[in-house]
Amino acid sequence: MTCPLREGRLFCDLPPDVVKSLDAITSAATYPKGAVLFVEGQPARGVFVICNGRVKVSSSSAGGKVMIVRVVEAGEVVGLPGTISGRPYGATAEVMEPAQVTFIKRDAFLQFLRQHGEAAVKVAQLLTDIYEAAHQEVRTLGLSRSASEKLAKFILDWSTGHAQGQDRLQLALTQEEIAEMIGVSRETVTRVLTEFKKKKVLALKGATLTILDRTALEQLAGN
Amino acid sequence: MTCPLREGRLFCDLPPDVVKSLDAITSAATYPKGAVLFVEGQPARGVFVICNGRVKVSSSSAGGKVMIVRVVEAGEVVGLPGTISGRPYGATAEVMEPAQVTFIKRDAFLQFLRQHGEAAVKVAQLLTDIYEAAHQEVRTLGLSRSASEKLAKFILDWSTGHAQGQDRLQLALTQEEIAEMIGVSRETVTRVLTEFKKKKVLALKGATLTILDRTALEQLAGN
DNA sequence: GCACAGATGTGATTTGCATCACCGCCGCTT
DNA sequence: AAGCGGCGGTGATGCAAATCACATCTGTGC
Repeated sequence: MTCPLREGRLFCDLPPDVVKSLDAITSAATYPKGAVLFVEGQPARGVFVICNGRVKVSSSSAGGKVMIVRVVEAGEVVGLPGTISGRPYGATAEVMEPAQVTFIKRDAFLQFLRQHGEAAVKVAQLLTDIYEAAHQEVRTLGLSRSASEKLAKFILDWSTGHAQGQDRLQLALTQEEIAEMIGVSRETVTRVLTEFKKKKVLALKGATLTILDRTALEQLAGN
Repeated sequence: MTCPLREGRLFCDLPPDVVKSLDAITSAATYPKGAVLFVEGQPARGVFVICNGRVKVSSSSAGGKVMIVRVVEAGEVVGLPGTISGRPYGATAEVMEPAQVTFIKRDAFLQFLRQHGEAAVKVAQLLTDIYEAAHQEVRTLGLSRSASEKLAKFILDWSTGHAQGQDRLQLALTQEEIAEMIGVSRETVTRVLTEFKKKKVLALKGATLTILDRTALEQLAGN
């Protein structure tokens, strides 16, 4: 058994005996880039805890359009809503960077939660995290008047959580992926990004983005 | 104390003693149309259980744009994510039709959940319901190529849950509200709706909408 | 039955962005 | 070093939908 459960990111603030009985129902595995943990519409088998690496959660339409819902990093979970509700997974989870993942089977997990109120409350908190991410996405998609506004909002969101010092951040996403996250075309991302660079709002060097003028960016985001 | 808790919609499938101790921490009230249960950004005081009436949950931008996130009806809850996470409410809840509401204070609620694993699991399920609604909204907003597609998706969604017989449904929303739910302008809703009527896909009489050609509607929704 | 507010319907105009169609660049592999 | 594939940058074009600006229509209270 490995990582988050023990290393303290996730359920570690629970009583030791509870952690121990959780350990008993988990199993670990490593997945290569491109591996698919589960597919939208598939019956929910259980929940995946990401130990390291990165996983993208996306949803797609019949017309082939793809929308990235969120990018999951070490210490977070995927597949939780489906596991709790018993309905099929609502999205597809694909490994972006080689990932070590702990899996917990649905039955055992629910059983475990019923027995440990503390853990169930913790899980409820994880669910709210996921919900709030979705809600944020709704706001970005629905309340923006323009593509620049969406992108500005996105960068500000991303910056809380990927900070490397005050205003430097690793974005580690292709422009295509950014486009799929904010619901615009890839070309538009390019254009708006160069526009921001021209305006000295931000600088971009490889995968590192630096916010040069946070106030201006917030202005652009309409907040 | 009243309604859902007792009448069986919500926590009633829990052991009787658990329901009893839940009763002890609730308080009921009635709100008129237009009343605001809480406002976006306000610290979360607790959770509201809607006994009857309808409440709309919305989020707005600085620019005055408003987005309706969901419409809550009897037996559902509002303010749950904020109550669980401890972060401020992420949206505003406003009464659309006079509503009888039961309120549960945050502290007592969390305390209660920790003691009753069963109830906590139930709450986790309610959270997934809310999450799935948000996820559906993301799909509608992000994966549609056109306004007609959005509206068609919306009507199909709405029809599961407001059915009055196979293909009749109460929509009980103004076109303005529909517009705010799917992220298009009010005029566009009017136009697309009349277009659908022309094509004999649906009929509209007062607040009752009848789906005349479900297959065509699904086609339009791109599924 | 009148008046008024809110909801709905419609046209004309403008515009932001998707889309298409490229090119150059960098990092791989062979 | 040559060739290839994924990514990023850019121009030209078309169109769907926002916006503006009204004209009904509906119901509700007086």
